[in-house]
Amino acid sequence: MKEILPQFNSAVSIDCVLFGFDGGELKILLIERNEEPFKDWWALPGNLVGEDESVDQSASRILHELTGLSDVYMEQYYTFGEVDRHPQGRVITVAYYAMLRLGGDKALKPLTTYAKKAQWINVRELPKLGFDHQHIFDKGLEKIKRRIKHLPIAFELLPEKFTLTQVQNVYELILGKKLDKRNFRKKILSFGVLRELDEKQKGVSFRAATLYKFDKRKYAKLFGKEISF
Amino acid sequence: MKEILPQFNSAVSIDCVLFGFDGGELKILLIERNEEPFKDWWALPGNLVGEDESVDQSASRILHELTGLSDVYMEQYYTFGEVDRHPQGRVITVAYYAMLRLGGDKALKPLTTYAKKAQWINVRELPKLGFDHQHIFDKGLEKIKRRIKHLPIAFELLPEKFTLTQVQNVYELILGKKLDKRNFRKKILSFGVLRELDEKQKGVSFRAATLYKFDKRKYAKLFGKEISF
DNA sequence: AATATAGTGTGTATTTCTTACACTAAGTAA
DNA sequence: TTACTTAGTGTAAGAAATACACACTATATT
Repeated sequence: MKEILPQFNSAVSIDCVLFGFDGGELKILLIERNEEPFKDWWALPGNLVGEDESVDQSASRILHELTGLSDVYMEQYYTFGEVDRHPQGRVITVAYYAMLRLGGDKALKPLTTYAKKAQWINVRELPKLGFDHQHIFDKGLEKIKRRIKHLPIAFELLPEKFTLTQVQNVYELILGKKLDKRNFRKKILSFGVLRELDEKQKGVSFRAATLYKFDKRKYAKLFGKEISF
Repeated sequence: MKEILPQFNSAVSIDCVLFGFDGGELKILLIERNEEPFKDWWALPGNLVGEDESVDQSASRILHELTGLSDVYMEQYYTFGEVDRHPQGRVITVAYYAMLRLGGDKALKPLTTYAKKAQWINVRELPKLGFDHQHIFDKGLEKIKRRIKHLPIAFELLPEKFTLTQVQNVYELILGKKLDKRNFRKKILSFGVLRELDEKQKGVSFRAATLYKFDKRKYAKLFGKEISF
């Protein structure tokens, strides 16, 4: 069964666009490759799908290996299958995105053997990427722009407790445009998935904002009702 | 380069959910398999991706082989990669959907060697399908329900000239619910992508409806403006 | 010629959503 | 106490979505 038949001659990989937010800028995780092809180039983190794991499991494993994180909202968004996208053979890649909060709680520890380093890089200052990874990234950004309007993915970028201004920042960074504060607040609160806390922001040198939490329970109830952020 | 390395030990396939509309019912094309596994079962048409074709090209080729058609709006919607989805080895499948007008112009001639027959079957009366094809179909139907609201895919199901009632029928079949005639017309016309013809429906035993055409030129102009059907 | 049938085609009032817009309140730092 | 910085709030106008009912017309039947 596991002998290699002639038609079983291709490989499937996962590439991840890991978006991160550190409170200020929208970043993605890139690795600097240490192996051919594209040695010394920057690239999206990715790897081959193992024999005994589904593509979803593979994506989780890869995310875990690269960041130490588990239990992250991650979603497949497209499969890239051009013939010559990989110089060493036929590799079709399934792209996933994930959203991570950076810093704060636990520092991320990317542990890759095939990379010189892994680094969070501002999406507005991306270096030249190997393979077709620029294209994969572009499609990923496009996708989350659309999804952020319908799914609560933005909250994955934020710490557990956050201010409404922080939520707005995330939306503005992803959508790439300014939003009106009053309208934004009205709308985001109208979905009823945020819980206002009895707590204020600390350590700021101005009026402290009220903290909120994303309420998973309320969200689960609404789901199916097609809510639009 | 084309020797088989141990990591190149999987296969990638395409499965197509071909939606068809004959004026009355929403159907999909199924084949009755003539080979193991799942001999004598119904299944979605699909095939392995060739070495020298991209996954998109592969999808077009397969559609062509199965229906004789080319130049059909077809779109990738998800990749299914469970470990045991194919009993003969690791096969990851990329799913596409397409929308076809049935009958009328040219009859479809499915030419498959690995199938006993190909047949258009009402989506409300699907037989038991082999592999994970029921699941692939379910996801496909879900997808087009969402897409039909934003992209003009419904017109792919209709003949070149159609009445507004026919358009509404297609929407109702896909969405699975009744729509209000007045509101539907107002909305569909408001997008400005239909051109009213100087022609009426023929051969009906009641007041003949005005025929319309989908205006690709107008649609192309609007594209980018995020129109919502 | 009258009538039954079946689908076409239209208008308006109501509600809901979107957008635009500017000031006061609170906390901190000097 | 004052100056500074961000938090937080309401309303009006316009646009879009919804709900809803009746007259028109081509044909087939008698």
